[in-house]
Amino acid sequence: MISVSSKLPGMDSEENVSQLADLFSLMGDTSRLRIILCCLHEPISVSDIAAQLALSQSLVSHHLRLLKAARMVRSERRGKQVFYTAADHHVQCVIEDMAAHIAEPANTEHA
Amino acid sequence: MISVSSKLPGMDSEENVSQLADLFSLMGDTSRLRIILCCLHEPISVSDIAAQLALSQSLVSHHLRLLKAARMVRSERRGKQVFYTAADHHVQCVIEDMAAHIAEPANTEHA
DNA sequence: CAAACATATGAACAGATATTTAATTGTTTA
DNA sequence: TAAACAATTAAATATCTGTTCATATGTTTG
Repeated sequence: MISVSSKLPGMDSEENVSQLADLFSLMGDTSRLRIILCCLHEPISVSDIAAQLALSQSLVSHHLRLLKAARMVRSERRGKQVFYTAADHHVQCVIEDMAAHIAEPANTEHA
Repeated sequence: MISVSSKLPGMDSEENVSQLADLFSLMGDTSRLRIILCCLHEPISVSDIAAQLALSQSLVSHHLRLLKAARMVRSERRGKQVFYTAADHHVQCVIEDMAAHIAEPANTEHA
């Protein structure tokens, strides 16, 4: 577990913050976030993602490469096709937490 | 609670995904993420953030405006200074979840 | 082996955005 | 009220990045 507290020096080094930011940045694009959502529940092929999201195969592949490099998705080849899955449950947790933030009423004192 | 499952139609509408992506995008910038980290534990003034992170006051203010618009931080004026705090605990949760993802060993099957 | 299918990669373009500089607004105090 | 301090805002620039188009790699099947 990587501590997030800026009170623990050594943790939250330049490098850790950069890593975190890179991951958030990946999820910060609508297409990529949709792709991640597609991969949450079960393995899905590149072409199916593309069809489902109405994005070009090329674009989906580009995005998947980034997501895979960040270990947010895993790939598994089955014949001609390659299936992708969300890498671990943390990915889903992050999304759910952020959704909870959106759902949070506007004027809450330190909810 | 906003469902994240793409199996629940209506939820995960275009709009919800966009909202999520916008928030992640905000956290996807190193400067902004550092600023958020500064605001996690206790209220801190703009100038203190700027000093602590070695960023210009102007830049910090720009970022804070975006973060505030997204309700990720709150502002409170005390005399000449304006203090900012992270808006709710979800912000911290999201960061911790993502940090956990980084800490996750590379080759885990559906951890 | 060639053709067809599925995915990946590279280069180029267009639009977005983080940062800087300069000027402005707001608050206190002398 | 003027001067000093703190924060915000606006405009401009330079960088980054999402997307497209074209091409290449890999896999199956005739």
